[in-house]
Amino acid sequence: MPRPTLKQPERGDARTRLLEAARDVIRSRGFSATSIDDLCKVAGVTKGAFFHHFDSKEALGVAAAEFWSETTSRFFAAAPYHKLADPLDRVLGYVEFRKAIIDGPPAEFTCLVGTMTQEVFDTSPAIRAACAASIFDHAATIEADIASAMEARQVSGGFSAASLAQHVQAVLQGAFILAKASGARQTAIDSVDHLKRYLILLFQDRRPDRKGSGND
Amino acid sequence: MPRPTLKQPERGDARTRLLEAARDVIRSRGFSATSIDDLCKVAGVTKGAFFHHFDSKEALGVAAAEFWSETTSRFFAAAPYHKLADPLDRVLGYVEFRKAIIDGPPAEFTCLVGTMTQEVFDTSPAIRAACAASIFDHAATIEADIASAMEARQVSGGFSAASLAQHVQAVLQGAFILAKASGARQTAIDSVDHLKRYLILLFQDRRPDRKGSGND
DNA sequence: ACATAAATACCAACCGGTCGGTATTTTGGA
DNA sequence: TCCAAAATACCGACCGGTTGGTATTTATGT
Repeated sequence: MPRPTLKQPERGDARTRLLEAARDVIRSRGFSATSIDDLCKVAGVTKGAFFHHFDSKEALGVAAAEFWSETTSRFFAAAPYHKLADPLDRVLGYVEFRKAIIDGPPAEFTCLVGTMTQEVFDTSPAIRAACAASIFDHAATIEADIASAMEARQVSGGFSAASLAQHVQAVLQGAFILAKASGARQTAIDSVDHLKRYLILLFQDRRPDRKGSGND
Repeated sequence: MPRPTLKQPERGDARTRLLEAARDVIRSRGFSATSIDDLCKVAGVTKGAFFHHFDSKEALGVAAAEFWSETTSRFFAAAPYHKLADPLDRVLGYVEFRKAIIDGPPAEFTCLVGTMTQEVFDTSPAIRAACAASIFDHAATIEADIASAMEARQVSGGFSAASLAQHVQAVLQGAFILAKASGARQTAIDSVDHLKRYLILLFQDRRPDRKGSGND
């Protein structure tokens, strides 16, 4: 059903191109500073096409968050750490994977929905909800492994698997902010290393036969 | 030298009122979505007054980050945790203090410079630098205590005191994002609890006489 | 032919920033 | 001590460009 644009017919339909443009431009400049004209220019599409696919800029924001959710969940589902037998190894594998994909400039490794949340949490309930769903649904994908690891090692220090899964996301989001501030992705990597060390200490505590100090 | 405004002469000079307005409005709506007219309206000041004190909106952003740095550093310098004798207790006291001030709606407990960083890191080098200085200078205020605690307990797991101090800030920034997304400040508090647990595990590891599991 | 998709032309509100001018305070010479 | 002049603080109308959004027309696949 989608028809290629006149100007750049080889790059897929207008809606997808606009969502990809939104993902890239908003991660660099933020949601408010990104104009619809900017997105149309980057996507190689006219304004008429934009408003054919999206009722408003806010609707584009919601769709961009959903698009982000879909593409990232496919991306993480295909990652290799899922093959590991031990639930704890899968959790640590997830963290290692997150660390490995911190590459290039901040606009390329940081989180679209984290950025949008900061801007619109108090002004756009729809976008806020879509971003929250993206973040917490993603956190939920490692919750089962955390719960299994906690059960296997009888770790129960007064916190839930869900809260630890969400803490992992919090560290990542915070690491992105510090990397944007410093301009150095190593700042983010260092923080993820601390997160990994925390997880190892948390579970190692109940499993003396595990070695490894938390450093690579 | 500053003169009270005609309209609201009781609330101090125009520059300070504009900086306070910037702090409050930007934390709620973000930097880009905040117009100069918005700030003038909230501050009870005219546009002429704004451009008398600030060359541009970007200059206001830089000044707001510096204002934030000054006011928060005074605020933390006056906090009670500095009186504790043990460096580790001061570090944990800092984290407890951060936890305690997570109160009210997100716009009131979250970080101005963290929010601005997300928006302008790639478009305004001046604001980015001012935000970075605010974040990393604040991190440096707990670095000495972390270093002392590490030395006293001979903790040296392949990380620096600076990186741990910065990790603490990363967790806080990330916790704020998740609180904005969920709308529940408990989300942030849970993450700070995990941070506290990490610190205790990290140092307890080398000091068996210390009890406490990381829960309150 | 008919619905969908995209292009073009356009608009009113708003944006950051400028400008000419006024009110108040500070300064310094006689 | 008094006065003028200069510096500071503030005011509000205005400007050109941009913004999100609309209306209308044209093209395309089935």
